[in-house]
Amino acid sequence: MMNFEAITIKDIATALSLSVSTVSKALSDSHEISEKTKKIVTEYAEKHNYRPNPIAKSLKQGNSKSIGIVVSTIDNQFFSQVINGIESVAYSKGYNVIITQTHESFELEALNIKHLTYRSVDGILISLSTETSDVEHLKSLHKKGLPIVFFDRITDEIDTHKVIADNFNGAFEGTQHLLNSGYKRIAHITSSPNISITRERLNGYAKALEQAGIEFNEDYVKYCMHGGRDIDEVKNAMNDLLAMDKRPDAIFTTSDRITTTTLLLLQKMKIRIPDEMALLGFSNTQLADALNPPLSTIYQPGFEIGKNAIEMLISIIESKNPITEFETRALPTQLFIRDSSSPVKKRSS
Amino acid sequence: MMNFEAITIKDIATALSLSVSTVSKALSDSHEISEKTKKIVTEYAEKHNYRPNPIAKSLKQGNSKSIGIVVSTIDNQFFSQVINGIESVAYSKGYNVIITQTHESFELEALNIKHLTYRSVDGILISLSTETSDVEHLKSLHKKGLPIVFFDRITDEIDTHKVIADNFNGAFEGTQHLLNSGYKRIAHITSSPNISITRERLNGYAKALEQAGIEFNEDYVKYCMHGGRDIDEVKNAMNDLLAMDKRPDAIFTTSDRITTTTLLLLQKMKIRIPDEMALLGFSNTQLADALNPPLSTIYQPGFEIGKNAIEMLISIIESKNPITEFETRALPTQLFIRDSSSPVKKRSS
DNA sequence: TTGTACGCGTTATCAG
DNA sequence: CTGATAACGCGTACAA
Repeated sequence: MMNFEAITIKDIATALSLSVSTVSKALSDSHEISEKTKKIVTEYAEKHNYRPNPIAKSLKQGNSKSIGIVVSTIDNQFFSQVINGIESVAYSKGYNVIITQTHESFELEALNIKHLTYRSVDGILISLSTETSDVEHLKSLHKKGLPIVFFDRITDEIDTHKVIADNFNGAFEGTQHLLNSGYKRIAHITSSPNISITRERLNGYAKALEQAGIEFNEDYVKYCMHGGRDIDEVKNAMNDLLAMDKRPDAIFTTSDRITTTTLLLLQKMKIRIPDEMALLGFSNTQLADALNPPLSTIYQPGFEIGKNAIEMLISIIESKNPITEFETRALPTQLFIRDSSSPVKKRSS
Repeated sequence: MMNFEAITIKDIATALSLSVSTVSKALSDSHEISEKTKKIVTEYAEKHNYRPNPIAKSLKQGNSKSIGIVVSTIDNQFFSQVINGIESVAYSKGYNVIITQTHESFELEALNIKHLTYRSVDGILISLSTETSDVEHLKSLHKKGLPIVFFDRITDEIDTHKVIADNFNGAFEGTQHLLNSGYKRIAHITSSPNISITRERLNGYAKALEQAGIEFNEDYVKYCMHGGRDIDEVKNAMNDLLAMDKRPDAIFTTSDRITTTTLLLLQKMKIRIPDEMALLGFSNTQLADALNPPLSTIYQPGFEIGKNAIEMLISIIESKNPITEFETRALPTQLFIRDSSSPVKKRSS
């Protein structure tokens, strides 16, 4: 039924005593081939399950119909949702997807990008690692014409399309919710300030405080340089916060991992949520559902981010004329409130 | 520094006034080339950052140095761990990895496999979908010589290497733990009986009951045909169980999703774990850590499964002589006990 | 309307 | 030791 040992155009040509080019043209429905021959050829091809060899095609056409993805880890709900979104579009447009992981290492990021270009991908979708502050390696590739779209963790040093969650608004609304619920001393445990999402979220948090007339307190902001992968980072942050004179009455966390780790620590310390300490975190896992009601969460539209990113990338790849206008899309997040006695509410920002 | 517009062997040849073949041989360190020319060529190549075009190489050598992966969803801790394991080996051996998802659909599975073969992968790593009972499409490919390694959800209709978690023992030990803790009426919420892991786990569960002299009760076993993706499936199972005359005092669940969903439902119903109802589940998420101590979990060695599977696949691909002996590896699971007052214990099965 | 010839970048074979 | 030539499968000028 299906063919592993594939047949080639040549096979069809000899079998039908035609020339290779005639067959090739017939298969691509060229107008310079008679309907009769077309029919014979396509029928034979169909019957013998002919598929053009994508490798030969690539070599000939100078493209590989494959695109590279660079994320920190796929072992992360947000990124796997993004990847689902990417694939949903990519496959339907005949593109292949190669996924690579940086594990938050700058070195691995550079290496992956190198490998992807050696594999001659037609374009790259990338979310920068926490360690990355220098984007020269990407800049030079971009200058040489490699289509790149950034998502989630972006840089403003390169002019191209970008897709992010609306982190500023998400953080703003989330913090505002805590403030409206009566919390005054809101701490913020976040990732490396290297990455854009950290800054965007910090700004949203600060803006909400400012608007409520509460002074921004540097000591309430704790950075986890490894994004919470290292449990001790979060533990230290927590200990610092709990030892403060003006101990916070709420914690706003970023990233799935920091959120779950903070939750775990609070539970281990037998600190009741949200009575003793409210918890609000960015999270894309079902965790929050399972734990209903202690913490509120901010959900990022991973799937949509992926879809938008790949669509933009393909439009760059396939556009004949160079693109001059680049767009940065910020997709709305969703706030799920679970720390009040009211039933779960759902708002979109 | 890095080159996107790659230079070719031809470029080197003309630049050094050598022939293409000489350069090619020099680069592959052939013994029929003088050390002097080798040095000149490699130095020039190095300096101009020459990389062989993998597409041309593939066309010539008839392989693609890429392997296909088929899983249900990457949005699943277990599978992303497997993929991490696969990648850790694949990239170091110069292989590329193409990940596809079935979303538990037979149709999508067949389609993905088709696409992978069209993309001329050198081999396939696959974990069957819950819907799959017919493996003819794989059988014919395997007969035609496509290297295949099964992992996790396997079939015994095809003779090749297979890698699984030791589901039988994992389920056996887990059930035994519940029995030893004094639970007598242990229910089992599991996935589709189509897939191997369901049967293996059911057997381990039944064996533990038998050994404890407890009769196997068909009514205590509930199947979720969609693997818990559909929350109503789990809800129905739970309702059935709770309505029974001899209501179970413990539930043994399989798969991350069923476990978390069951947990969620128990919490919503305000049923205390483990006092009113003990919960034991296969789980690879951090969920269990965060929820310490209500439920015990059985952890599957995803990373190792991935590593073993890809190593076997590469050995098939690269072996000159056809392989006659095929192996099925069952890697030990880990039981994490959290439903007793004793500190978290860790045993390996 | 069909066929011929060439090139994509690489390696392998054979000749010099 | 080095170079010319063919071939992998496909597409496309150009010729017939």
